[in-house]
Amino acid sequence: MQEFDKKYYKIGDVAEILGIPMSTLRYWESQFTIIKPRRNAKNVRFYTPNDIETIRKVYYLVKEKGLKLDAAQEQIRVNRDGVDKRFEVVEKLKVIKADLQELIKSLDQVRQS
Amino acid sequence: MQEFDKKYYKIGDVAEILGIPMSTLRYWESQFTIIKPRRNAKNVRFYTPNDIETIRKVYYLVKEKGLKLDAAQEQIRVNRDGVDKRFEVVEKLKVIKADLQELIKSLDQVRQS
DNA sequence: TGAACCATTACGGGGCGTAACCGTTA
DNA sequence: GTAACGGTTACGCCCCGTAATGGTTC
Repeated sequence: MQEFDKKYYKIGDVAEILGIPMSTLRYWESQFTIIKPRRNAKNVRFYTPNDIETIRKVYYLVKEKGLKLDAAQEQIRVNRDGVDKRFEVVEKLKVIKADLQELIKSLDQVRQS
Repeated sequence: MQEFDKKYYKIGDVAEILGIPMSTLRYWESQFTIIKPRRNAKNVRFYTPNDIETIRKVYYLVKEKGLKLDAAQEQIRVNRDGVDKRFEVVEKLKVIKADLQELIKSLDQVRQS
């Protein structure tokens, strides 16, 4: 969890940054539920860095891995679960490691007595 | 590594088993390098159980997950690597577990002396 | 006024079968 | 003869943009 980045990008900026036509960005937005940039009062899109990261993932899955749009969306959803599960396993292993270090400490005390 | 299964299936059998039209099986064979059933002297296809498993994976990836054909082929290749890596990690954890059980045994002996 | 945004629509290319056809073998 | 296999081809659907058009704001 880090400080919220206040910088916003308009669709032309995003198109240039990612090398994707504006028309494609609008089309993807119409097909994905996970791409939802904010709008200002004049209905102009404003993308956060986080939005751009999501679009970058979509680009990778669709253009480089050859997934269909809805398959890409599902993949992003599932992948988050995968990351979460891996995180849980790592957390459990950390607890085990701490327990073992406690055990070593105890053994040292036995050895010194 | 297990005994080679000598049973073979013809394309009509495979079509019925998997619920996939013969025409689709022939089309996939024309698009995939990983689907290569043997032929007899009369050019008739004979599928091994292993061939059928491969086709089942393709069906899952293409029909249920929405990957393009070449993306599915690549996924099957990559997935094998993923399985291998997971296998290695599990093997390492087994060794650690065995070491710890040895340790417990030693501690029991200390406690009894 | 021109540049950058908006929405909508119609069209086109490519991927993916599949129907249709004809030939061969058991 | 008919059922099950073979190959080839042409067609059609659907997905994925994208070009075109016209409108609004700065």
